[in-house]
Amino acid sequence: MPTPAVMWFRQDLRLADNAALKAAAEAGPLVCVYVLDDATPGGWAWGAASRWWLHNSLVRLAEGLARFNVPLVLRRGPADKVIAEILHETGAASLHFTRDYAPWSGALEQRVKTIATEAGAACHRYGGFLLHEPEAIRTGQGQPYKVFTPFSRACFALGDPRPPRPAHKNLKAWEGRIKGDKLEDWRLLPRRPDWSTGFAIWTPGEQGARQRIETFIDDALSDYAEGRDRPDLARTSRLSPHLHWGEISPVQCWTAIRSAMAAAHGRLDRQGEKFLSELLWRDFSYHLLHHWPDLPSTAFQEKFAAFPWRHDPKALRVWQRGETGYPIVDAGLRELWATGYMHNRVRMIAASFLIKDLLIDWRQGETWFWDTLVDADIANNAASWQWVAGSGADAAPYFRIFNPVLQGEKFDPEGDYVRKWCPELRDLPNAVIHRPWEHEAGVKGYPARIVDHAAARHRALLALKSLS
DNA sequence: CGCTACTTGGT
DNA sequence: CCAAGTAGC
Repeated sequence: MPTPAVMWFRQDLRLADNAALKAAAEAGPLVCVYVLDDATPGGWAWGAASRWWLHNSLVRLAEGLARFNVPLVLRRGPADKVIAEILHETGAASLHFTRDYAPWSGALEQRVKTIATEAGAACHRYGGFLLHEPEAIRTGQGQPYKVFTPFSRACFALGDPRPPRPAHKNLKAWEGRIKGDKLEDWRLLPRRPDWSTGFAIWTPGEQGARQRIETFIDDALSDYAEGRDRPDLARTSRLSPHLHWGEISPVQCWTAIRSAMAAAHGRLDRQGEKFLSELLWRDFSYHLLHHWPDLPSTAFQEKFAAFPWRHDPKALRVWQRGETGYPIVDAGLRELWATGYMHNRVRMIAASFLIKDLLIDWRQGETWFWDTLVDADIANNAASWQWVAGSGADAAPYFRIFNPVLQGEKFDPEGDYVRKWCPELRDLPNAVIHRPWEHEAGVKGYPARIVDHAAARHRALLALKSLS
C-alpha cells in the first residue's frame, strides 16, 4: 500500500483553488481529515452559530470528496495531538494544510511541524486564506500598518493576485482505513432547533459560496458603493461566512469581481474597487491581529485600559434581545438572532449603542457576536469592535458616537428594515418610524427607550474625558 | 464608514 | 423659520 499524503482541512473547506489540497493530491493517495479542536483556542472555541455553519459545510465538503470516493475523516481533540495520531496510524509521508492566523495558531502550527518531522512526514503549509500574508505588507519603515488607507494602497500597488487554481479533475483516496467520528455525534447543531430555523437563508458549502458571489455580481454590484450601506436593500455580498470557512478563497472573489469589471468595460470600476477594498479590510484585520495578537482582548490604545465601563448585565441582556427601544438597534439584534447575520451598517450602529450609549465594555459585545454570528471571525470581530470603541489601531481623531435615529433615517429611509424585524412598529408612519416615542398614539408592545440618547451621549463624552 | 452647535443666507 | 455649510470635538 503506497504511503498517503494527509490533507488537514481547516478554514479552507473547498476543493477548488486550494493549494494544500492540490499539493497533497499530487504527493500521494489522500487521507482527508477535519479536526474539531475546542481546546487550543481557549475561550475562542467556535460559537453556536459558527458550529451550525461548520456542520453544514462539513456535510457539503464530505459530499464533494465522496464524488471521488475520498472519505472525510472527522476527529476531535487538540489538533496537534490528533494530527500526531493520524500520521502514526497512516504512516503518511507528508502533511498539507492551509495556514491560519488566530493568536494561538502560530504556536500550534509550529508544534504540528515538529510532530510531523518526528513522524517522518514532510510538513507543508500554504497560504490562501488571505490575499496577502501579514508579514508581506510593510510600511516604508518596515513596520506593520496601523491605518487601513495606506495599507490598502500598498496592497493595490502589488497588482492582482495570481488567478485561482481550477478544481481537481481527480482525487485518489488512500486504500487504508482509519477510524473517524460521526458528524452527528459532534452535536454541532443547536440544542434548541427553533433557534436556527431562520438560518435557512444560508447555503453553506463551496457550491453555495459560488452561487452567492454570482448572485451578488448580477444583482448588487452595480450599486454596491452606496447600496452596501442600506440594510433595507439586499446589496451586501453576504460572502463573509463563506470566506470565513474558506468555502471560497479571497483570490477567487477578487478575480470574479475583476472579470465582472472587465466585462462591463469600466462601468463597474468604482463599485468593483469598493468591493475589492472591502476584501482588503479583511486582510487588514488579520494584519493587525497577526502583529498584535492581544487585539481580541486588549484595547489597542493603552489609555482605554482605564475606561470606566459600567457593569450592567440587565442592560446587556436588553441589548442582546433587541429591546432597547431604538428601532434600528433592535432590528439589528433581532436580525442577528433570527438569521445569524447582521447588516454591516447596523453592526456599527448596534455596537456603538452598546459601547457609547450603555457604556458596556466592547468585549461583551464581541463575545455575543462571536456566539451568534454565522460569520464570526476572530480578526474581523476584534478589529471592528475596537474600531467602533475608538480604542483601535486606526481610531478616529474624535470620539465618534452614532445617533441611532439619524443613522436609521439616513440608511433605512422608508423604515422597511425596521418594520421587517420589529413588527410592532409596522403601522407607524415613516416620519416617526425611527423615533416611535414621538408617535402621539403610542406604540403597543414596543419597549420604551432604555436611555435617552442625548443624555447617554453626554455621559459617554464625560467618560472619555476621564481618561486624560 | 459622525455629530452637534453654530453661522450664513435664504424664505 | 429652514437648508446648507463648517469648525471642532
